[in-house]
Amino acid sequence: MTKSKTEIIEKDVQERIFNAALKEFSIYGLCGARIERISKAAKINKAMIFYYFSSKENLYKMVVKSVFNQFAPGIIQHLSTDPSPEEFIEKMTRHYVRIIASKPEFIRMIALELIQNPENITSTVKGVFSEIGNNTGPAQIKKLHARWVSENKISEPDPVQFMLNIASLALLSFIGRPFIEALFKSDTENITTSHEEFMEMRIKSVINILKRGMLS
Amino acid sequence: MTKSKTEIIEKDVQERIFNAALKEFSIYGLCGARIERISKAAKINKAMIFYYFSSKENLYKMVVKSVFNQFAPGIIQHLSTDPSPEEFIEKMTRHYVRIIASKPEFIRMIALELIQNPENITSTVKGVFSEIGNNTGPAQIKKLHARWVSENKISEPDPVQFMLNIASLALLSFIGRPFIEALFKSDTENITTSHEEFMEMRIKSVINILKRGMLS
Amino acid sequence: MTKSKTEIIEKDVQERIFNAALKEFSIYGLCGARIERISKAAKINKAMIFYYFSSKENLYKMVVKSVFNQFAPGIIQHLSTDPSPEEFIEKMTRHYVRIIASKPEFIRMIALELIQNPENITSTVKGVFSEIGNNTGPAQIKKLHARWVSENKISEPDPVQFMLNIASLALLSFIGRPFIEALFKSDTENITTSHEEFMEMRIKSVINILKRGMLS
Amino acid sequence: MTKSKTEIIEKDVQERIFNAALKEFSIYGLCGARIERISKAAKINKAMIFYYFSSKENLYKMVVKSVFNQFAPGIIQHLSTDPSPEEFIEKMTRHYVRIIASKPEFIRMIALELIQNPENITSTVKGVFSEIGNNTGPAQIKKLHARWVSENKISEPDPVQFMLNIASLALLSFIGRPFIEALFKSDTENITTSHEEFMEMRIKSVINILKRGMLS
DNA sequence: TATGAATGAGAGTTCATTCAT
DNA sequence: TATGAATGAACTCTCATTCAT
Repeated sequence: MTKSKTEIIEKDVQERIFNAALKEFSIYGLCGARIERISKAAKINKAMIFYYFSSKENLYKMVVKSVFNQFAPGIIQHLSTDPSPEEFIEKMTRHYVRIIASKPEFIRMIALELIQNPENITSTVKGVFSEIGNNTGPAQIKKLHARWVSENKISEPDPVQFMLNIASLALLSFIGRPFIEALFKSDTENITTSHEEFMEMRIKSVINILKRGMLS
Repeated sequence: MTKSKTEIIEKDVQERIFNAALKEFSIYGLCGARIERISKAAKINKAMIFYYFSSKENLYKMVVKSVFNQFAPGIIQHLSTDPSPEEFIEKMTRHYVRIIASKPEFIRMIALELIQNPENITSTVKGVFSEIGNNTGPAQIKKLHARWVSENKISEPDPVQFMLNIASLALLSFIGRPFIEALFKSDTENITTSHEEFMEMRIKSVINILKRGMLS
Repeated sequence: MTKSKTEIIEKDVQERIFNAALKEFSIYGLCGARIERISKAAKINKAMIFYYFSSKENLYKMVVKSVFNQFAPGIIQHLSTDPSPEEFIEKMTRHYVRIIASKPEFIRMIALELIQNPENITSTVKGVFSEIGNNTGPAQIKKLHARWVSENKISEPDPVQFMLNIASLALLSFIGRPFIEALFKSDTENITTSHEEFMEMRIKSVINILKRGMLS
Repeated sequence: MTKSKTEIIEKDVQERIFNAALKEFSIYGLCGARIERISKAAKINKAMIFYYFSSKENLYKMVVKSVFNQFAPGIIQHLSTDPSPEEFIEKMTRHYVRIIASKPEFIRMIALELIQNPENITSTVKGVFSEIGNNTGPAQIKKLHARWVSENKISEPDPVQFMLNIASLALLSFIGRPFIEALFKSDTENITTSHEEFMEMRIKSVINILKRGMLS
């Protein structure tokens, strides 16, 4: 049996709100975002947002949660293969750069949340992995990293610095892109690199620097 | 002769507003920031903010400009020594990590501006270097980088990727810190690393990965 | 079918705002008018004014426009009958004095606009007649006046002075009323003439002076 | 002995404030006027206005009083000659049109006061003539008018209408000028009549219509 | 579900006025 | 006298949220 028309529309509305909210929050943050703009982008009445999500803050929280949730499955899957550090670096980089490049809202959202609500991060992270299992994700990485260090496969002994290097190069670098390009692209060459091109260059550069820089 | 009392106080007020504004904007962004909070933090009457800075937006712009201006002198100075890539990486990393670590507001401010007003970056960057000289900064780096590549001293042929790697690791990584720490620090070990310690570890790690990862 | 309740109420609110605004602006002008007072007089929430009229200035402009629009139809109608100068003077005077006397806000509004924004008058006047037709109103009067002059029916050769005499006596005189009355009414005779009485006396006096003074 | 420098400057300052205030109030009215603008126009510090005039409202009152005072001496003088109605009309018209034309601020000020504070008019008028003598001005005109009526020299039996006709044509008409000109001057003929020219045309027209229209 | 109207708590900003020097 | 800084009340306008239908 197919869904009734109303149900379809209903789902559609919620999704439209959600997507519009993601865009809005990823640019303006919680405080700066405007319900009015979200409702117009979603082509629905302002009141519907409260009907479906009860408050601006709640909508924001759900968007944040959803964004962070996009990142867990990738890690889990990669970890289950018991990868070598080379494989880990390669797969993680490819996977995450692609996600970030495909949805620029994601990294903006994450960065904003890290800047504006760092105190929420712990519970957000917990929420992300608690749904999958207690000893997954972070715990596994920690173990793997410790083993790699003990096996002398990698040079960075601190797992925090280790992961920070990966995350900075693969994810956060996208925030810095406009700045670096503004530095180097003169007015005449306004032929900015396409998203696709940039993504491939980025993957290559990150994998290269990470492998050569962190593997023993 | 010493400055008159009024002069001192006056400057003091402007400075207090400025510092309070930096803090406020670096957390909440332009839209989310509240003049009320800034005025309270600066211990002055709300109206004084408009007396000295005419509008919230103008105050924000001046704060952004000032933040970006903190970064130009360092680059310029380092470049004037015609450094080898090793020196460049070492000095730049040490210099900028220290700035960022000393004033967490700086990187938050920069990231917020990059996320929320990427279209302003070009003019901001221009403003920063135009006050010092036309062929300084970016142009010099580009030349140096090209020479290093031609002399086979470094492996990354694209200056954008080259600088993005440095900036991500040395600057943007600080945004990611709470996230990575949330991943790895369990509730029991709430003995977070001190700022000093973290800074030194970060410098070491970044210099290490950059040198090994990017030098030929 | 009658209008739905909402429609009626909605229109009612806009109208109430409009009337309250007319009163307020006609006394205090744009700068001196207070949204607070308008909202209280209209018995609505302050925010509704912005909901319907977006800004104080816009509300003011619409009120001005509406006031000036009250005057066009009368002229147009009178002109279409190809009147003699006697008829013109009589009908115009009766018509406009009655309008002004019935709504003292009108002439105050017009005078304020003429005093405070004389640079807007041209566009306002254009707006008034452009909705009706290009060669109506002023153009017709000019033609008529020229014919009357050539036929030696009136003595004032300049259409500007001709109309200024009519407008001053029939319209602007109402602004001067309190002054002249203050001059002549002593404290003991605070039995001020009623609006009705004054209006009739005014019509008589104006028609008399205009006919005798301007017809050849 | 000449005045000391300070005294001269002081008087100069008060005068500058006064002139600037007249201009400002005559355009914006009491509420709309800005102390800031007045102080800038007078090239003095804002606080000096309060030093000399204690409050905005007081300054306004003094400006109003001064404006109305400009008009009393003319009337008094003319009346002392026991004029015929012709003389009265001619002299009054010439005298007042010239005043108004030379200082457009005067009529704007008067009109604004009449529109915005009609309740003050009585006391203002009293103030104007009380300084000269109790039975002067209004009382004299009333007597003269009554005599002229009884001698069958003029047709308008009501002194209020009589004076209103004169005042409207000679004074208030200047407020209507921009409107009537906007009606008749097409875009092409932007050669507006000069102040001088207009004044002379106005005097001629007013005297003509008043004499023919009101004398028996 | 869906909508336009309504609300009230602030937000940024202005401004007359006062203060300190 | 003269000034720039400071103040607090008030103003326009915004916005999340709720109401009535």
